[in-house]
Amino acid sequence: MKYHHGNLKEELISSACIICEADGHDRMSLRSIAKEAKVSQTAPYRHFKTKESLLAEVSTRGFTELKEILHNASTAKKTLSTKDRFLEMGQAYIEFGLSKRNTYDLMHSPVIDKTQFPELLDIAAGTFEVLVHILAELNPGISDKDLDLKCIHHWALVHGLVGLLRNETLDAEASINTNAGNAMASVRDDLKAFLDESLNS
Amino acid sequence: MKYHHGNLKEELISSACIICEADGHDRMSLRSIAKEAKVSQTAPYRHFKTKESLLAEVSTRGFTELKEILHNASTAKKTLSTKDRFLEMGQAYIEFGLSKRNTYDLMHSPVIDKTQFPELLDIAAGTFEVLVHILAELNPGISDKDLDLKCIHHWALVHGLVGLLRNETLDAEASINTNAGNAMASVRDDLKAFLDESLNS
DNA sequence: TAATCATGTTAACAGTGTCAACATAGTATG
DNA sequence: CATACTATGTTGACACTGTTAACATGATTA
Repeated sequence: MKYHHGNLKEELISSACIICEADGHDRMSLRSIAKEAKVSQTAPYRHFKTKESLLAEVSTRGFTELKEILHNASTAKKTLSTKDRFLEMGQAYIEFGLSKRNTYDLMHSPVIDKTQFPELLDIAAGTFEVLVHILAELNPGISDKDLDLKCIHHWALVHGLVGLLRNETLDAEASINTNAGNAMASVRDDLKAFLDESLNS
Repeated sequence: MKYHHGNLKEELISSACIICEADGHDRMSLRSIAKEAKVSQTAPYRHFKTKESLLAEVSTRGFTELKEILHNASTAKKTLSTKDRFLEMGQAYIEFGLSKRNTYDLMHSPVIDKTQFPELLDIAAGTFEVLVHILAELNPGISDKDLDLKCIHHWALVHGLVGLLRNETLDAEASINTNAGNAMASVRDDLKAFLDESLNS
């Protein structure tokens, strides 16, 4: 058993990513992931100043993955129209929010003060950029201000939609008001149609 | 000094509300609020099975307040058109999300498993109802399904907007892409105009 | 008056993030 | 090559957390 691990930092981060997604960031302890890496409780402190900074790393990876997913969705299927690629993007965003639920929560959690982690701030802002680009393509000649207003509108919509789609509230609602439950299910079933509708209307 | 406090449960809840909003729910400890009430560390356990259930109470009060605010916004100024009252509501929702920031976070935080707190589930679903009612008034003859789809759309928009309006991301963005920062500021400055636009377009 | 029950207390447990002091080993410098 | 330095590990400790068990008090009710 060698004294120095050799690849501890990377192993801690990827462990943290897995545990965060599996259990939620609030159930992750530095001590448990240190134990998993067969290392003492305080070893992580040689690589991360605080627990928050490890979480910031996890969040950064989440944004990196999301950005890549969005970029792929908006460029992959070249035969599609710009508008359809935009819809693919919206769908991809929402699917990320639903499938990587706990990671998505961490990325938007106030436990991480993003202003203290410039790299995280950059990648999060970069994610916004992907949306800006395709909307610019979709609305030729639009003013910069209107473009940004459109971005804000659409980002708010998908981000809010993720929140609503997983909200237990509406499942309860479904038992009171079956319509709302049904409507939610129909949004879930055909995300693209819903996004399309909200793009036109 | 009497042995029995007399009004402990209520005092704990209102303390918790204050601390949650001031420091964020993750920085609130049962022990500290017990101390504040000049009571032993374990006294709260006579009134709340777990910390989570106290937080659920705080969340419930948040939804109660929000529901009241929305209801007032949609009924107070009777001279306004239905549409304008709808816009008032959207503005009120967003202002609540911005001013009661930490409480708003708690209300949407996954640390509380809403399914275990029926009362919380009810009031949260009831908040949705307020939106359903005014949208029904605004769209006479609309089908139930389309009504609910509209609700989802608008709730997602304002909920997402709250997230974006306080996101440090866009402040960082502002330094890279001044337009986005300006656009965000303009949304903030004239919320109603933005909501109006997004209602029509 | 006596028994019951809601509501307090103290003591303790296992777990947490974090720090200070010390140990080891690989790297750079004389 | 020896020596100092630096990066990276360990142990031990502190103050704090949620939570439980066992006991104390006092109000309510039989």
